[in-house]
Amino acid sequence: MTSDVARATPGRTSERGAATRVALLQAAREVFVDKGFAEAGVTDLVGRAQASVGSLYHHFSGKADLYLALWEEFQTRQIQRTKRAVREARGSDPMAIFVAASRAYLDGALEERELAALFLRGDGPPGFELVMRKAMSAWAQRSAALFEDGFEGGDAAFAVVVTGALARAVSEIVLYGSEAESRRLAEDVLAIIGQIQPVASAGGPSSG
Amino acid sequence: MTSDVARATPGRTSERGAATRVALLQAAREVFVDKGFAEAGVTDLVGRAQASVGSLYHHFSGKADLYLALWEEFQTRQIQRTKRAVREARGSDPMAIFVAASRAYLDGALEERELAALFLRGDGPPGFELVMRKAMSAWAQRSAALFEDGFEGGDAAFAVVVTGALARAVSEIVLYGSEAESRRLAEDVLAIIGQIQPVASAGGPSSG
DNA sequence: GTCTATAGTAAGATAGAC
DNA sequence: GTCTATCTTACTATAGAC
Repeated sequence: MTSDVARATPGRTSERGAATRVALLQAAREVFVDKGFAEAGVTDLVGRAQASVGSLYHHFSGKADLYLALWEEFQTRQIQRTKRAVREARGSDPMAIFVAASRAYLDGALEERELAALFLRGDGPPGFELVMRKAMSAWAQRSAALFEDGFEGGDAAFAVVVTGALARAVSEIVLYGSEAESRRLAEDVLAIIGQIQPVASAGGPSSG
Repeated sequence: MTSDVARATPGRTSERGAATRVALLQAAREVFVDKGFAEAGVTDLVGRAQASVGSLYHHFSGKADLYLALWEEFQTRQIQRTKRAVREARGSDPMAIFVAASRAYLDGALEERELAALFLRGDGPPGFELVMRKAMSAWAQRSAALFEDGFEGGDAAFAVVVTGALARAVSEIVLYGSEAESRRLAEDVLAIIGQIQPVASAGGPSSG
């Protein structure tokens, strides 16, 4: 890719631009993980990336945008992981599939523990909580769909309970404790979740 | 209290000071609920309270302090509500007590829906997420204590699951849907939570 | 205790040269 | 695309009259 190294003229390729962009993202990952969003200054970010303020604003709309880009890349990886787990669990009963997907999500968060902790710690740009909340709702939607055969209409309360439990487990696992403790806690939580059953709802499915 | 109205001299009573403080808190409640923390300016706050910047800084250390005061008052009310529920459920089995306390918490959040939504929406002062997280941990601790007779040592995973489910239910109930929908969802969630059981843990109590 | 007015400060965002 | 220097905004804090 960069075999013709000697070439000093940027020419018409935007290779250098892409490199700057990547450097900014990598630097943002390190600086944000280290200092959090509010504490990290634009100058810290570009300093670490060996770039300039102008470059940052050329590639991103600002500090918040950089943070968001980091989040979106993480989300993409997590979705890939869970989709793969669902694919591999195909044929099992819905709850087993859900637990497999949850385990994949927990494992991914543990693999990228520091980054996940950044997002879960709470100090993101204004409105970021809402972004995360929507991502979680989307996940809940997809999960609930798994159970549609099991109990007609999909139980909203059931989705709230299992996704709430999972979300809290992710936080607990990423933010506190050693890796070994975290893995055990994850397995215990999954075992409990796997046994949760919807109950006859006060409201039930709309058609009765 | 203010029967001798004509008196224009503030004198040595700090009655007026207290009134200003209350006015600032009430104004903060309204403005923050309306615009969120980041959007609300100090000038908005004192404008609504018909007070001045100087007064705000006399009574509080700043905008964040005002927000924190609002949160602490809310927390106090919620704790009162749940303690009362626990008292009234005395003698029932642990899970019934926990469900009663959870219902009281949900009811309280619903009663003060807009304020609760402010805190759950996510745009608080820097570090506020951590404050809330700690409050939730404290709640989880106290809840877990309820079950200590049931299964020795208290199951960490069990606490994570039930408090996670409850926290998500509060968010869902406060942030979305009509009041009627919310109440039904709350009851459904409580019914599910009430049936959750700890399972034989991979790690179990420390002594084996 | 309360008020208006004003500085101080920090940090994100922009402009325009190269 | 990248850079440096500058602008703008918003909160914090203080001074001094009432």
